[in-house]
Amino acid sequence: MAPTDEVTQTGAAAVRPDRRARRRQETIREILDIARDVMTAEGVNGLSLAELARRLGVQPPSLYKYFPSLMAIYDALFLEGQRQNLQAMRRGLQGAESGLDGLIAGLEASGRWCLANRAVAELLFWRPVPSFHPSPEAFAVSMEMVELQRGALADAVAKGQLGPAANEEGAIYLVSTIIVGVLSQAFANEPDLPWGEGRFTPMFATLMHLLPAAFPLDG
Amino acid sequence: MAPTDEVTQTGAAAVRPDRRARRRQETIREILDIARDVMTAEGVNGLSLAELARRLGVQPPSLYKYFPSLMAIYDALFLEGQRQNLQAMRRGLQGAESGLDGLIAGLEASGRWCLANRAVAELLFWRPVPSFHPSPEAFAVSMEMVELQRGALADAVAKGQLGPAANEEGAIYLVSTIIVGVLSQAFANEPDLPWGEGRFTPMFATLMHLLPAAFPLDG
DNA sequence: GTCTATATTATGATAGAC
DNA sequence: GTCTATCATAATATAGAC
Repeated sequence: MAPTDEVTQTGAAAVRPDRRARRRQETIREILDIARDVMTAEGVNGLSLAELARRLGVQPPSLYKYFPSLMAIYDALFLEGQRQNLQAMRRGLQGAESGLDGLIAGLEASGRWCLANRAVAELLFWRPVPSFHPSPEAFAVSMEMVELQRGALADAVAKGQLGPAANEEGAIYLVSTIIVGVLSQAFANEPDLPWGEGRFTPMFATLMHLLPAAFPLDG
Repeated sequence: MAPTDEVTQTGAAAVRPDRRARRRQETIREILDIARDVMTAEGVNGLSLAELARRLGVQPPSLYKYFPSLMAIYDALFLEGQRQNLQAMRRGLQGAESGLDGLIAGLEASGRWCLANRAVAELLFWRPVPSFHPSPEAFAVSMEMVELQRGALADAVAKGQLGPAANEEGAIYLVSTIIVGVLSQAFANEPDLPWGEGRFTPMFATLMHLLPAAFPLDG
């Protein structure tokens, strides 16, 4: 019996080596989803292993089989969030003409993602957990985000929509300040409204359409 | 002896009714200052009675003689911060011409105050403590802030600097989105730089000088 | 991979002596 | 108005049985 069981188990592991791994990935997915819920409800700082375990229906120590610490969960959420946000921006860019319209569409898609993933977006751009520092890998993703914006601005200059000053570094800071302002106000004052409704998200288009005045063609 | 002591105490209280009260006010002042330090160092959420008592050099229960709860301390910081910020805005307005320049000067003074009082500013405009809800009195102060901005915008319209659309409600949302965006970026990315340095606070003037394009005279 | 038990530390708050 | 003692609760994390 004992040998048979052993063989059965080993055999199963050999035949379906991914079965356990898949279960594991599902659990990790569930943990991250619940973490997002907790952060949305109790604030980004309000995430705790205890509450996570409670909602998952396990005891807190079990979580250590999936993540080595609470900070590691923040880390996973940060990296995943950054990638999702980058992809949202990319898709927004692709679904529009190049140039200024593309930039606006890309950033709006990113903004929609942020609004739909408030807690993670706060983690990404507002640094609400002082003891959490994103891993170096996360830096590479944010560089890509910057490159997308730089490219869209360059397109707009090439198309004659913006003046050459939009190719300088400050233009990216200007654009990021606009989107962060809109999102900050939406988060703080009307966090449950979707993009396009309320007093603040419509300001995004208004502000972006001022860019030609900020970077005049003869400048 | 006992009667004498009683009389002495009562007498002292009658002759200098303010002496104890003044000591008390000094301690309250000290508590609020330390609370700001803690919040700046550990995040707005990181404020705790234990750390507060540690730094003040007393035991935690002693704090209850001055504030009935931790939330009451947040409340006091919120109200005081709002008043200080309002006064900064008022002084900035008074030190400049009326109209657009006044609005810019007022908001810049408010921005300087926010940067110099980062933790309290976060408490005011970013709501980082989900279980804290500002008292109704605080609402009146923020209404005054809005009125100052509305007045400055109306001046700018009267002076022919901005078109009539700047008298509408959306103009105030636009202006507040600009300042919040600049401050969000400064807080998250370069919290220790003073106003005017770094990549983001200079964006404030840039964005504000786009207002005439947002509210054209013929609009 | 789950659990119980535990260590350690911290929290906000109250009772009551002095 | 200060303290000690205490309550009730919560947190992260580890050891080790199963």
